[in-house]
Amino acid sequence: MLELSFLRENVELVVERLTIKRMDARETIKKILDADLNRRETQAQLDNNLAESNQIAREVGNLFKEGKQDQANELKARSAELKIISRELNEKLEALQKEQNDLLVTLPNIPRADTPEGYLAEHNLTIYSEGEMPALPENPLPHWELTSKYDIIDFELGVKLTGAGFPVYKGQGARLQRALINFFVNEATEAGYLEIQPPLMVNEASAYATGQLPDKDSQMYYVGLDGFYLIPTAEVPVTNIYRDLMLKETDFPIKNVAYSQCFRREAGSYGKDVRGLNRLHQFDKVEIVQIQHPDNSYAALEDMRAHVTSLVRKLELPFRVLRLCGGDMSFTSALTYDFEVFSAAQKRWLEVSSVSNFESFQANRMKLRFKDSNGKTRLAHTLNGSALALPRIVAALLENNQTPEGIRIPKALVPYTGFEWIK
RNA sequence: GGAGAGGUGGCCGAGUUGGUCGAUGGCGCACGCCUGGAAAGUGUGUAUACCCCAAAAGGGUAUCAUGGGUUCGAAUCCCAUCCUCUCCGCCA
Repeated sequence: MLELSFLRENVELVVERLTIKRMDARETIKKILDADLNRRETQAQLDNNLAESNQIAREVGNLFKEGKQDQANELKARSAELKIISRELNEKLEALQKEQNDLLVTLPNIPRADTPEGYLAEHNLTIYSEGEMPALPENPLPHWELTSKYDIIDFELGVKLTGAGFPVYKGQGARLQRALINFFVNEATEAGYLEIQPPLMVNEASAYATGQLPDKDSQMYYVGLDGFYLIPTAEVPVTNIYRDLMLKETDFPIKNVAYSQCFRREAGSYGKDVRGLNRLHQFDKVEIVQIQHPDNSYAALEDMRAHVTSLVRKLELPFRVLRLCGGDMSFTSALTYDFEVFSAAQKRWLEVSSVSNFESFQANRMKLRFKDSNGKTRLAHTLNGSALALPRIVAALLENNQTPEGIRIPKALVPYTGFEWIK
């Protein structure tokens, strides 16, 4: 969430920037600042009351020691009064804090000033593209037909075991999954990321800190008996490693990579977009996370973008990089690049990575701070990106590389798959 | 899952017949003295959040796992929750 102190001093800036995310925040901000003013006043009153109570308690103690029971009892009466007042003030304070906080968490992160305007996918700015459109054989098959033709991914079987969106990978399909995971994790490790294997379930505090709660709880699977959430991305547990930490400036940069299965309910999704591997409830993803000094976070973002670029390039997939427009950016992001690969048989661009700088938005919520060189406490910046999400990569690989002889595996992957062709 | 013990500041560790305890002490860390330099020794300092103050200085409040309760007053008493350890059971 946004920092209150920043909001106080930059109302116009915040209002203006949030219009890029198509939000009129003026009313909300006014309410927040009103509550804030009220809160501070209440806090001061409460503190004064408690100070007097503490003073009385000390005096009562001394009077008892001196054996002056009568005087002590007089003071007790005053103390009782103060207690009632303090209780009321405290209730008021908590209500104001809640009001303020509830409003504050509804404000999205402010996007960078140069964020493209717009709210539709076509308003996103294509800032880079690379690779040639593959020459497909006659009557190319979409991946959901290729998977059954070669018996490598079984969607029907997944329905039997669990439900739609939980495919079963078999034989060369399973091996391809494992190969991609190892390839991605190795590439990241070589780029200086520390490998992490996180829990696949997190508690409420973790889900809140990275912003899945309170507004996106319907997108997560919930294990009610224990109060856990299945992670929608490794970003959640990995970023939460740093929750409530006070870092030293010398701890930067922190670079982590994690492979995890991801679980998403995808409530409200249907139709063509969800066909085959395009949208699943359970899928594999390798995620990179960086915790950075604020001065370096945008350099880190470019670094991550370069890393993802090298991955798609090595997989020989035609891809493009989009700078997301305000309306298409996530709630928590200040700047997001999306990577899309072209899946030739579907003739569609598929999003395979989203690389974002959250600046201090997540850090504020999770109290991730550091001491700067002046000894001042400041919020760190958090960033993350997919590197990469598997299913759509697999979809594009299968469709683009199909030949009458089978499906060709890109060179970079062969050491990991152990085969050059899916047949 | 059953029985027992326990959760104190960056770490270790006092304090649990309630009373200036945000908390003795040690380690670590920072700065200074000592030294040619270092070690040892020695001195000072060393939590976080919020509020008051234009700011600094200074002051107030809260925090001894978390949340509630008793009391004029709680790290210390009571209740609930979470977590850790030991033993037993179960188990990849």
